[in-house]
Amino acid sequence: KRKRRNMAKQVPEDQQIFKGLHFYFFPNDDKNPARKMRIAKAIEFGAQWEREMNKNITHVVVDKLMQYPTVLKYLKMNSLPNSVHVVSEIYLSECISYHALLNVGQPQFRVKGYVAPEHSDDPATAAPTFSINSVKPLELKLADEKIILRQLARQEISEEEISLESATSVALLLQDSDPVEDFYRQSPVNANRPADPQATTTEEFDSGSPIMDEGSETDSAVIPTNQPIIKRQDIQTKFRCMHKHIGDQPGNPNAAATTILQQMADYYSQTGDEWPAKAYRKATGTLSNHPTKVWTKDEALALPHIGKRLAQKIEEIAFTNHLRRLHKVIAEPADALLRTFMKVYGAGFAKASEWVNQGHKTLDEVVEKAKLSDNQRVGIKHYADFNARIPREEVAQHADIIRKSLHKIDPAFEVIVGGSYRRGSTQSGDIDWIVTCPNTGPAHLRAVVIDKLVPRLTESGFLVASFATTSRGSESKWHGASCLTGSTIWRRLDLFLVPSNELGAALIYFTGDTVFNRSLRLLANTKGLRLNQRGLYKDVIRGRRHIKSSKGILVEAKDERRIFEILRVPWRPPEHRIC
DNA sequence: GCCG
DNA sequence: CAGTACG
DNA sequence: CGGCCGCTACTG
Repeated sequence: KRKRRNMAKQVPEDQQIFKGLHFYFFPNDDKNPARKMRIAKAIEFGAQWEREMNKNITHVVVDKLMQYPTVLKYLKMNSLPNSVHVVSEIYLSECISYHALLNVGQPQFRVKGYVAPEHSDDPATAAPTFSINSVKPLELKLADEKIILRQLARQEISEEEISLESATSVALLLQDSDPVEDFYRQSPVNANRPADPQATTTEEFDSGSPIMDEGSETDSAVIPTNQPIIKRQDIQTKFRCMHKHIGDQPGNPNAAATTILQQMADYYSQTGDEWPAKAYRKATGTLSNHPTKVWTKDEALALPHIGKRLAQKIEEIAFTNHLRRLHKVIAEPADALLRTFMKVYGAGFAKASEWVNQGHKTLDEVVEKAKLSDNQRVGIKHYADFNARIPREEVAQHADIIRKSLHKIDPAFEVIVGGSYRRGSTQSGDIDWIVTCPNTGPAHLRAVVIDKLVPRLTESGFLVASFATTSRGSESKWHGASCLTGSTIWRRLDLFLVPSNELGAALIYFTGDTVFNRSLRLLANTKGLRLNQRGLYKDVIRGRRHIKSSKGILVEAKDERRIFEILRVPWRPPEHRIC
């Protein structure tokens, strides 16, 4: 094995689609930034960059605007050997996008003025990997699938999961499938809404394609036969709740991008621009779940919730490991203060901005000079406490205290720890409870928990603050803080009182995570259903302002799994809902 | 920010 | 009502 | 362009 001269980083060997290939670029320097990036990419995917024309060269990669005669003229040659493939720069990015060597003969890779030799390639000099040139894109995609699966295997995903994923995706590939049609046909309550004929056309499918968005047929890198691949992105798969998510993995290949995009989200959040922030978080979620490293913007563009602008940023991060815009933006010190203030319980963007604008520089100063609500005062006093993480063991300790106290009042009552604890986190930001009891309505729940349990635990010194108590009507929750005896650290504690017939919907809500819940609710919407913490409803009439509106008809509330089934979302245990 |  | 909070 | 979760719930 020869040592590589260049120290540029490379992707894992099984992803090096250009391994064994020798590229000559035209122009053959890295003075142009775009070309520099292309060369870097090529090398990272295993290619050798030849500085001079020589007989090892397998490919001449020509800039888009250059014509073949120019190349020959520069090289002072009449023609290139038949064994050398002359391709447009588009070839590289497309190969990288598909994780495979594509057929060099495809028209979109052609260099102006170049006529490819008619299959007179000398097999002896052609790179061995070129046998793949003859396969159709569908098979290429399957090869790609294997790469992904190998990767999954390395990441120690259970074999069951692999075969599942493999089976599904292959099945989806092979059938000229009709997931969208299924989507409408199988929807239990959609009969009243005629299926949109457009939704079943290929146009609809193709809207997810990075290529079609770009317009012109001549310069776009459309591979006409790859449509079935793109179809794979049916509508429902775009919902995050449709996929297993176990959070950021240690070896996440897109760690750099997710970290940076998350910071961008934080930045927008601090600016008060919630929608861009949400968009960034969605994209971050997509990336953190993607099994392979995303290098190019085309590749990124194909992923859900990643558009042109984010794709560009992702490419920049992939090749430079940082984002210039972030550094530019994060350097502003005003944001640091705003961020500090916004982490006060009871203060949001508006209040935090107000404090900043009043010229307060520290939390102490805010306490002294600003007018505060009771909650905000406690929020500042226990700022450090409430922003600290809670070890899983401590969550369990708090659980015991509440459970014991509750059972003294009524042994039939049940306590379920929700939130990140139920999702299996080793530490939590707060402690979330569901209190329920068989055959018990909201009134009795409230009587027991709010009128008896909370006062008792407050008296015993376990509950130390109350931020929000359910007041009227059916809904019931209590937000406050607790503190273990012997400790001085206050913990945020939420109680959620749930009638037993709403337990399923409540479990979904209180287990989260946030992104998962919103995704699930959004999916429900597309099926004409509505999901909230109390149940799944159909025939909900969206009220126009103050006009009467129907709450809808309850479809399911009691059974968590049933709600998944009705929405046709594969069952996700809590630990797979970390989006 | 993305998506329809 | 706006603001803030919950997952 | 407008929607982006909840006819969420609670506070002041």
